[in-house]
Amino acid sequence: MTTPDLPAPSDFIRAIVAQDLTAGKHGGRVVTRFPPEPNGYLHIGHAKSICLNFGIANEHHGVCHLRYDDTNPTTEDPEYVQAIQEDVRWLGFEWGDKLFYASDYFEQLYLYAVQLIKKGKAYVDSLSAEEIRRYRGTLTEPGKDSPYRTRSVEENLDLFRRMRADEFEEGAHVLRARIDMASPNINLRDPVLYRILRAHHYRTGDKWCIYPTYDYAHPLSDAIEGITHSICTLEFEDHRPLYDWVIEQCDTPHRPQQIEFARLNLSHTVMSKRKLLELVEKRYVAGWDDPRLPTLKGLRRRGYTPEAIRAFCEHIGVAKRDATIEAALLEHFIREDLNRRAPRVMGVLRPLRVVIDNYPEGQVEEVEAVNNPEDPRMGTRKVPFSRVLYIEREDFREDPPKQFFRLAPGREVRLRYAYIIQCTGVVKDERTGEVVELRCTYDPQTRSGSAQAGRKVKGTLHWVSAAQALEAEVRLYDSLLQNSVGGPTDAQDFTAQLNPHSLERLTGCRVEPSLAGSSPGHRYQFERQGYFCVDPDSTKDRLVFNRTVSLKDTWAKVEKAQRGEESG
RNA sequence: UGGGGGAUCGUCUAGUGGUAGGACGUCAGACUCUGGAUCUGACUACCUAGGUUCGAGUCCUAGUCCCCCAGCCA
Repeated sequence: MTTPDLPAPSDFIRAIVAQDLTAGKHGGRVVTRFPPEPNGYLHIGHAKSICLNFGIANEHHGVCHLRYDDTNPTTEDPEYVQAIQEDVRWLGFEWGDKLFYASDYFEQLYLYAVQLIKKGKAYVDSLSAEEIRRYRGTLTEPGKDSPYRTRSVEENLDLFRRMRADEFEEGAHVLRARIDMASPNINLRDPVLYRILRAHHYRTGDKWCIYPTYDYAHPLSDAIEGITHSICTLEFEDHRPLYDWVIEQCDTPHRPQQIEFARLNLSHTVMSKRKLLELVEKRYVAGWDDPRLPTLKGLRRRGYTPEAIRAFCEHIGVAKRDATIEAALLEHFIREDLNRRAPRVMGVLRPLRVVIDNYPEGQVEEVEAVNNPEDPRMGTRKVPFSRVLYIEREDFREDPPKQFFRLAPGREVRLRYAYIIQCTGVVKDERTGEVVELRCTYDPQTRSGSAQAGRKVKGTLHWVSAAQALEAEVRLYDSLLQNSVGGPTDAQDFTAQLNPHSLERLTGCRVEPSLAGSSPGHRYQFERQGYFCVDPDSTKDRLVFNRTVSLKDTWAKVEKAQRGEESG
């Protein structure tokens, strides 16, 4: 985590904070907040905001509040409240006792509203929703005053009190700010401050039937908590005059400053709550923690580490221009992290049986394997080797193309940490012609670590000993969307862009016996393949792995280029 | 000719009048018992047009393009 006084990432928001500090603007305090609405799970876009808000606070020995923006009970759910806290903690941030809810301020907010009415700055409007929309005007035409705009303070007070007292139907009245129906900024055309919602609130129960809107509750919540810098995304930029209006008119003791930055867009995935919800509800994915989703829960299940996500968030920067980060950048950070930390292991995804004809039947020897060449402290382990093995089906070609350094009839390769073998025969299924087994011989002189082991071969393969191998299921993931799009303006039916091959389940995979008993959440590098994470679906008898990300695959590039030449 | 924002390598991002830098990516090579990692090298950018200036990505003028806003959502 960011340590105070170390050189921090620099961006325009941090520059503003630093300037404010120098100017003594908030008495030297820095208080930020992360204000999620509990109506969905957190995703990596939220992670950017979390890292920003908590990061800035930490850098200045300040605090960052976790505050739920729970002003709309019709869409919010306590399920999300719990999940959000878990996710923020998992990401590595602590809010101490600074856990708040906008609903904690409902009474204060109501009192402020009464003051606004008394000042003539708010009124009860009895137009229908549809009428309000029509009276609002358009982007190019000014709005018209509601006929109720001129109600007396007394009448407004009475009506507002009775709204609270549950005397009206939903939609009968709203409380609106009296600002300017002709403002070129539509947000200033008498925005709604309170609406009647006869909904049960998960925290305040049935105490309230009127609820404040975001535009009213948010600035006041910030002010009440003494937030100094209220950081939000760009779409709220033209709400800032309203934010400031509310603070000004309510004459709060603190004057927080709203600053906007560009939200995170990631290629090949979706980030909007609406779309994520749709994917979950319509069962395009298995749930909020589906490893294909950019939700924090999904990324965690996929095998992403909080460290990698934080490193990603720190490196993408903070600016005001719309940007879409390539998914490859996120992958870079998880590879970088896991390369350092993940123990190596051998696992065969699509097994091809290999019999070493000149290896003694029934013999098993143990070869020593390095757990992590990047970190000698992680030690070594023993891996059983015997006459019958499995190698990766794609590591054998009967008719090898150029540059194919792996096994083929007559060819030699090294088995990682073991012997050099030569392919002497190919056994095929008589009916299908499919290669079902390889016959090989080994060179006893070439065992890894032995004096004569120095002979060079072009390829090294991973393998498992058939008798000792554990059977496993492996889930391979590809991007959620086929195209890189995913921006906020793409087609309404984004589901047409879903990648039909985003999930591939492999059963009958074989992994080395050292993996026995590995528990969910453990991460490994399967040598030559990628990083894998034990899934909670694992049972005592059968491990399930999620592929977090593949290793970079130079051969795949070479082969693709070769194909391109052929067809071109 | 409504308002608010924004334009720098393929993608992000620095640069606030003085050599356009970094990361990812891509390509080429070295090394390698992971075609991983690592290490070299290369690649490609200031939206346009004028102007100010010894000097402009930065300042000025005029354009162009992109994003956001007409919820009793946030």
